Amino acid sequence: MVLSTGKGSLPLYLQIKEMLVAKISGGEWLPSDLIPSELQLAQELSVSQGTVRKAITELVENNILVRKQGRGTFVANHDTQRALFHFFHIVNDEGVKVLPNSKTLSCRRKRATRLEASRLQLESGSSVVWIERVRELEGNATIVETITLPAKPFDSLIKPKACDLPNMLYELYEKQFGMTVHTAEEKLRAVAAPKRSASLLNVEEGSPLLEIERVALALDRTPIELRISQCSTAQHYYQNTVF
Amino acid sequence: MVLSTGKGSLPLYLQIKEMLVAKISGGEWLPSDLIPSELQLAQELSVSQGTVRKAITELVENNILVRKQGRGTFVANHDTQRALFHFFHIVNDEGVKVLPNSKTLSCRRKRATRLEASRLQLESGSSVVWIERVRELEGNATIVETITLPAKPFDSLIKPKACDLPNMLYELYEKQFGMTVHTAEEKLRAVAAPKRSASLLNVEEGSPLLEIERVALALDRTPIELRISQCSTAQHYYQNTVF
DNA sequence: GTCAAGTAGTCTTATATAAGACTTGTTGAC
DNA sequence: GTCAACAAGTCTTATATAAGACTACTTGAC
Repeated sequence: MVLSTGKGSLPLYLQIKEMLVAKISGGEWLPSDLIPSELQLAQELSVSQGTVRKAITELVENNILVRKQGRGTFVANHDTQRALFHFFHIVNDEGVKVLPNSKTLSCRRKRATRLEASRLQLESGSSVVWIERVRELEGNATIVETITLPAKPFDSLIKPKACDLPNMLYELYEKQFGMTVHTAEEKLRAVAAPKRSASLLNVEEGSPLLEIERVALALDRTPIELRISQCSTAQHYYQNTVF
Repeated sequence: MVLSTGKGSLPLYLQIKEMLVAKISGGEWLPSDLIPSELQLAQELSVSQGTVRKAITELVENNILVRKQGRGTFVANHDTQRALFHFFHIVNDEGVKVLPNSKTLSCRRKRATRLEASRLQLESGSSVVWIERVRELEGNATIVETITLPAKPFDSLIKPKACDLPNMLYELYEKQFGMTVHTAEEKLRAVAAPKRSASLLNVEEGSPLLEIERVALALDRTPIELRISQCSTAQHYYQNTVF
């Protein structure tokens, strides 16, 4: 790769940043891989270490890379900790995040509804993988989730052997399918509990539930997953901090 | 101020950062003030411009300072734009943020409930200012808000002349009382509409509403305001993007 | 001879400084 | 009024030094 240093061109560090993103996005560097050292990259690109450093710093701030002093810089990966820390917002009344456990009720192929197709940027009626599960928090069924995934890479999730899906799906998407969730866009509404959710959560039909519609996106903003969570907020709430 | 450069001491740029925060937090520099240039600060502190720059950069990332190339660095202020951009999460079904307008229903002094006192870190039963208002979005009454403020600085909001409060209160707190909202901690739940909210929002009693309990904090994490918003999510939703 | 503790070397990121380029607003000649 | 030169600020890049982490080797006790 050659960096352009002309008049109207982007600053070097931004060009380097784009190059690094491309390597990750294109699959050349995989999650938890060690990337070349700052000095090494600097020499390859004929710039100074500080310039590479500035590019890397911005990617670290975006949770794309992780630095470890004395060890090197790594492509960020989705361990349970990160999933819980960044992507899980339900806490108990004391404000403490609790690891949910999940019971999968269904996992099958179906045709996408208009909403599902639209959110996943698929043709209406495309084949998708559809999962329904209930999540317990501190022993109480609290969340009903329906998850929709494009059939294309995720087809193999449907196994004859019943759905033994792990609790934290983002880790699975990353390790098994090479799809890393980088961003999620959430839409929250209050809804009246439909019959099925009410019975699964042991609440009355029509009682208020917090509905979270979440689209998970890859680094290049490809939609990976649509997830609709209906949460009973009797014992828990959704926490958000705004800066 | 003297920076310590000894063995176990913080890096210079962090010491400088703390010093800058202290100036703002302590009221020496006010919102929208121009602060001394990087070079000026560097000379005063006998460090290089780059070191000051690193401290300022982190504060810019925290929305505490704002840089304008060729002009200088300013203390961030709460204009309508920022309030809308950072602190307002309700969008219409097309995902567009709309400026709400507000009708104040009540604005009076009262004694804090246990919840209010706890959230504002006051003694239970302290005197507080209490505001109730309805906000319209695109012509429809959508949000009922109750706002609780410590009587100490905000007493003068209660005027004989009816409550002619502006739409964007954070700007008012900043300009009139010198209290700048820097962070907000929100707790979201789904609740059944109580009678009063239902009638104000033209929905049925008991229908689901999205309730947002928000505590607004100053830079030094002093609680400034408790706000409880009940939103009808028929035509709108709460939007959040997670990284 | 074996093993464990220490130690030097090397590779990494972290911090600090300096210099020139770019941007914006102002001032003064015309 | 217009425009060019200037002044003051941030932005970008480069370089040097410090500090943390791992490896491999040495050394000494047993």
